[in-house]
Amino acid sequence: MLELSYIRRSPKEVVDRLAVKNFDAKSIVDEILAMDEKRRSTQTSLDAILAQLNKASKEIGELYKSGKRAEADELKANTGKWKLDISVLEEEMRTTETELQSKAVLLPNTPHSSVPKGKTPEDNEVVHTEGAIPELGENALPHWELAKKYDLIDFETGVKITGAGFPIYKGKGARLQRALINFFLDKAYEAGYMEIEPPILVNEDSGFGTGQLPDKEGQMYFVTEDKLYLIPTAEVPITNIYRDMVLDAATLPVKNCGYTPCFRREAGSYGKDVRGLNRLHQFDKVEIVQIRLPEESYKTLEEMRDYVAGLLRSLHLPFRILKLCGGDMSFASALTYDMEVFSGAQKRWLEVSSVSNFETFQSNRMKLRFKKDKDKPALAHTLNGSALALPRIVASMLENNQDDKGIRIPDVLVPYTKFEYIS
RNA sequence: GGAGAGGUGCCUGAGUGGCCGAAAGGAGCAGUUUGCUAAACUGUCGUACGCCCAAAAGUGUACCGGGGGUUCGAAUCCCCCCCUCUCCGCCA
Repeated sequence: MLELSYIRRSPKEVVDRLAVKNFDAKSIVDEILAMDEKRRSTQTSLDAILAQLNKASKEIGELYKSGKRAEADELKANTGKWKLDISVLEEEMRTTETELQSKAVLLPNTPHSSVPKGKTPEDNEVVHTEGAIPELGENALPHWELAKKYDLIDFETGVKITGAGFPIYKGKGARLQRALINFFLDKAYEAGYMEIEPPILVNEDSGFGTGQLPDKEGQMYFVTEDKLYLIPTAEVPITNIYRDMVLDAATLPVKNCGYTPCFRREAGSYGKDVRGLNRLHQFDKVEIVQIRLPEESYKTLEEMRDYVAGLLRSLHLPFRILKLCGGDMSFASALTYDMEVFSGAQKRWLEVSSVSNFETFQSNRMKLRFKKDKDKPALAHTLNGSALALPRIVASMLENNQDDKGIRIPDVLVPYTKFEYIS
């Protein structure tokens, strides 16, 4: 959620910036300004009457104490009318605030000034490409064929016990998953992130805090009995740890990482996008999260991007980094880098990570603040990134590293898998 | 799931209708003293929104788990909800 003070101070800038996200904010911003105006004038009137009532109450108390009943009763006679006015103004206050809030949450985060204009993924800016595109022979198999051939992943049985998009990893397939998770967590630890094992069900407040609710309600699995959501990413619980907190600036930065399964309903997806491991309802991911002082968040974003690039490099996967255009960015993000690996047999780029700076968009929703010395508490900046999401890493690894006899495991993973080759 | 107890400021904890934004202690911060460590003493020590203002200061309102109610007046009384703890039951 954008800060109201920002909208009030620079309404035109908000509208102009949101245009980069192809979002026409003009009418909403105007409504917000009008309601904000109304809210303040209502509060001024309300506070005045409340002050009057408080003063009278105090006097009544004192009059009673000194036995002046008649005078007290006289004062009391006025309060009825005031209380009527109060209830009217309070109601007005409530509805205005509710409307203001409901409008404010409709506005996406304003993109950073460097975000390229654009509507579709085609308009994303490729900022870096690295690694050789593998030359696979005619016989190269897509990963879902390889997974079947070497008995690594069983999609059909997953359908039987749950449904499409819930694969079963078996044998070396399962061990490869575990190896990747441990590898990613160890690397994050080396980079100074503290490991968190969070709940994978979260409440509504948490969903709101990081921006999944109310915007992406339909994306999450919901447990109606307990009103809990299955997390679509570890970002939700790990960031919400700090909801409603004022952190001492000295404790920043917060650098957390965590592995969790992630659950996404992905309603409406179809075709080649959902083939094999390309898009799943449940998948494994290691996430990195940082909470930073505002002045350092963009430097941090670059660091996180480079950190993820280093992971891909160490796995010898050809990858590219995209700076997302306004139209392809998420609702909550101010600047996002996507990392894509090349999947040799499918001959396409697959997104494996998304690294974003949310500035104060999430912290404003969460009331996540920091306090520096005697300064007033201020909203912190939050950032996060996948480091990494497993399925598409596995997909490209299987495809790119295949030969006639099997699949080679990257060196860095061998200490984790305890095998070098799948055959 | 059943029974009971409880949720107060950074922490401990007092407060059962007005003198309570809230005692006291601790932590923190600033200062005084002491040769260092430490101690002692003094002061300071919430947040949000509004008004005023260049700003600071000032000032009004709200907040004692959340929501509603009674009352001129609620941390305190009543109702609903949430959460924590203890015991019992169940269970990895």
